[in-house]
Amino acid sequence: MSAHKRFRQGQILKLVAGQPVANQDELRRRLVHLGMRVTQATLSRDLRELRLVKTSEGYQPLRAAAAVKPPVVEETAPQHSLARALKEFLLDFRPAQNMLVLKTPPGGAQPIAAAVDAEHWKEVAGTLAGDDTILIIATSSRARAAIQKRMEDLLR
Amino acid sequence: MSAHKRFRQGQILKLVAGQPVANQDELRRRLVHLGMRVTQATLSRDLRELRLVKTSEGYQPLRAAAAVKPPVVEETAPQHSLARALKEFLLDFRPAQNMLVLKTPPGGAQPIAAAVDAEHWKEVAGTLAGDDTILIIATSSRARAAIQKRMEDLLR
DNA sequence: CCTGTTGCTGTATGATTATTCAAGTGAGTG
DNA sequence: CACTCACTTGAATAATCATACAGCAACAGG
Repeated sequence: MSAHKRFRQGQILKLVAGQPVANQDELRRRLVHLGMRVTQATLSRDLRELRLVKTSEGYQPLRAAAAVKPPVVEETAPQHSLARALKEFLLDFRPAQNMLVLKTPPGGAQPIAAAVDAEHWKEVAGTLAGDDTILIIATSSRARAAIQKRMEDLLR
Repeated sequence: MSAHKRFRQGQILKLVAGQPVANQDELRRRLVHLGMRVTQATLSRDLRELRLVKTSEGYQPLRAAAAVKPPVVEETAPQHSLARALKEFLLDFRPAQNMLVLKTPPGGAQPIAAAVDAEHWKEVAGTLAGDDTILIIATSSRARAAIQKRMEDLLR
């Protein structure tokens, strides 16, 4: 699956989750506004791959967003779940003002993000994880530094 | 609703619950075998009334939630889409410099992000949404405060 | 018995979606 | 490089679905 196609399908999910989209041509026009120019034929294929079905209230996922939702990570960790996740997956670490960008091997982002969330650190405003990158948003640069230090300690 | 029509719709439900039915014409042919002769146009109407949607595996009922949806008779003033999305999904709210991190239940992030995008607020540089977290990036901390205020107002 | 109203349906046709075919692209291989 | 293979896409077209309109039946009120 090309990055281009993956991105387009992500935009489609976002669009149909918001205002109802009446048909594929309307969807096509909305994508044009986002700078993506594809034909109705491609959208027909995308919608089938995304398992979106047409209803009188727009396109909807057939069975509870199963195809949309990222895999849920089991929370079996007894104690230092984050420490283990970091040791297992963390490749790189980049501070950026009040943010921290973490790199992992493919598939490693969700486990680390889940572990960070589970810590409920007050300095963490939130996390966003894709496949191999995690963005941790701290409440301030100072808070980011504190988080960073704590994670470095966990890696020892 | 005539008894005739009610009976036919009952047969339709039974048919589609069994073997998958590819399209309305196939459904029409199966009804002929049961002694009911109607046209494709009537089936189009029946399927909509029964809230069956077409999938690659035949016609299926849409999940219960959608079936309970209020009848579209009333055409009331559409409440602000963002306001609706926020009231329905928003769990938490965290400012972080020029960013705003929103938390939702699983699956709630995309609808809110879409609604925020639709506002086209000039203070919003962009949004990023995962499954239960949205990151709104504002053009400045001041802009973030303005956005935050506006969203808080919408929640009233 | 009229007359108006409502619900259901078929016909014809317009609107929407799916598919066929060919071309382009990029990864992997010898 | 030359080749193959898998994947993606657009154009054209086929297939499918939705709807405007009109007819008909049932029914209610006068």
